[in-house]
Amino acid sequence: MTAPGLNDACSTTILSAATRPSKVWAPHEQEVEILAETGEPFSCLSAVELFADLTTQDMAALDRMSPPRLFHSGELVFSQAQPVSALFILKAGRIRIFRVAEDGKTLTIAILEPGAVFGEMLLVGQQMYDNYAEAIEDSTVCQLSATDVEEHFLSNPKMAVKISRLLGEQVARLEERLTDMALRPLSARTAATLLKLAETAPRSRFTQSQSVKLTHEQLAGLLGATREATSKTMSDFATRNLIRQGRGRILIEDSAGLRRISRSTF
Amino acid sequence: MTAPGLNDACSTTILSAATRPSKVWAPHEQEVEILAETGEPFSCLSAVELFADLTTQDMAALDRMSPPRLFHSGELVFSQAQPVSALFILKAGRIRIFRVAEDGKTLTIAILEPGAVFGEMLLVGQQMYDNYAEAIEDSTVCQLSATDVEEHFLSNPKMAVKISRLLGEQVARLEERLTDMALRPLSARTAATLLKLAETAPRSRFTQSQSVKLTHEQLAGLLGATREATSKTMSDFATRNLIRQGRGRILIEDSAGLRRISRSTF
DNA sequence: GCCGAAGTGTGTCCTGGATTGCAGAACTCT
DNA sequence: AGAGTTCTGCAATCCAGGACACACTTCGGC
Repeated sequence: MTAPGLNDACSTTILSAATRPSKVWAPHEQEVEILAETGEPFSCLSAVELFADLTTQDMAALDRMSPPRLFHSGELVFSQAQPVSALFILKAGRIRIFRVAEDGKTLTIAILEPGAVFGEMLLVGQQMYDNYAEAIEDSTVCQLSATDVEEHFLSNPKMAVKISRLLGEQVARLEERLTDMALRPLSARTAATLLKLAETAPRSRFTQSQSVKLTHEQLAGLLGATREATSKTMSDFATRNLIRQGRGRILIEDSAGLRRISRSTF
Repeated sequence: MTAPGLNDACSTTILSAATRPSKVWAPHEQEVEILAETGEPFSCLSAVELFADLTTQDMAALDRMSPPRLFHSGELVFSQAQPVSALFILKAGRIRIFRVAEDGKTLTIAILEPGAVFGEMLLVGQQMYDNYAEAIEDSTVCQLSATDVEEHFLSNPKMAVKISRLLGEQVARLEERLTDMALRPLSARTAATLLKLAETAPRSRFTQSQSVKLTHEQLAGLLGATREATSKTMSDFATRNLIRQGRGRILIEDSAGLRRISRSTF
């Protein structure tokens, strides 16, 4: 959706991102630069913290084994049909990890930015694991097969520790989110989520206010709420000057205010 | 409150659990036997899967370093005030892990049965971690200090893998619970939770129906709902003959029926 | 430019649970 | 055996958010 057809990243045909018409919306252009930047390193692994301890040989070997692949917006990276049989590295674009209920409603578990590693459950032997992963932008992803992974990871003790740490953080985040879900009203959850997203998100150099690139619908998925309810709280925030909105974008104007709301009960 | 003044824990006086009067309620007496049984091995570590790979020397060493301590019902095992600085092993009794919101409402993260290991976040370097642990029965707990743990664990690569697996399972469970919370009505969550508890819980040899030893209030804490709402769905289940109730106990009569409900949308 | 799709603003109605406030039943302790 | 606690059952009321149903706007493609 952002870049029409031309997002192949790991391959050679990197069409100049700069040829696109610049956005009008506001004095922001982070994404252009992000694409340019992540197009650079040919290795899928370098710069991913998890792999930092690999020997350069291992790294090279793995790199050769992990052909980058392009998924475009809307495509499923994995699902029940193609259960997680590999470790994925998101190189460019954005991926949404989600779960589905019988009635078709979905909850977004996470929205991944470039550099993220996913499918880690594989590493841990979890087999049946009903998460889905969908590209929400055209994305390039490298994947390591299960066997590759076993060879290079489970042997390396440092790796195991790192993975533990990774999972530990995830546990902490999930527990927090669970209690938020259980005992906080939508407004608070929304504020909290926005703040958290802003932290993670690509930081714009051109403004001091953080921006989050998400539609109300996507945000709703993350909040476990309806699009409508989310829209309503967002407009509320906007009129209170806590945020500013642009189609598919949210600018955080007053993070202190949001933090206050995120802690309140109603 | 259950056992008045006798909480000396680290000392040797472990009063015989068998002296207590047997319960009347129903043809069940699991708990008496559980206590008798777990009273036996003086080692805190044996029989805990996580430690299976330790050398016998290591095991013995750790064992010496981890004096069992008694907490009685209602006591906090750890909290913000005494942040998690150790790894705990629950030897007997039951512990509730929970989180608190500003307004005092709490969500129960887990209810642990004997044999469970908790405080694992320590292993992973998570420092600030605002979970509380409270004994909901008189419980004996062994603890390993942070330094002990580091010495004997982080060195051992097999351990790291095991810990990863442990955390991985936890992640999976949490994600599931999160989506349940987000998009399933109370009735479904209740049914699902009951089933899950029944699996974990000590299995009675005297009846085929599984029993869960929990008050409505405790269950509510786990569900993120009020006691009243939980009570209501429970009575509903009871009249539908899915369960039978006894003060502080729930008997699962028709797990198939519950499973059906747990999957339904309303 | 024009058109369709995607993203957003609102309004109404309706329901699942939270809240509050008791009351009776089952245990526990002394 | 009596007294205080703990657990469970109800009923009345309230309200945040879900379900629908549109209108409007912005964007990207042709």
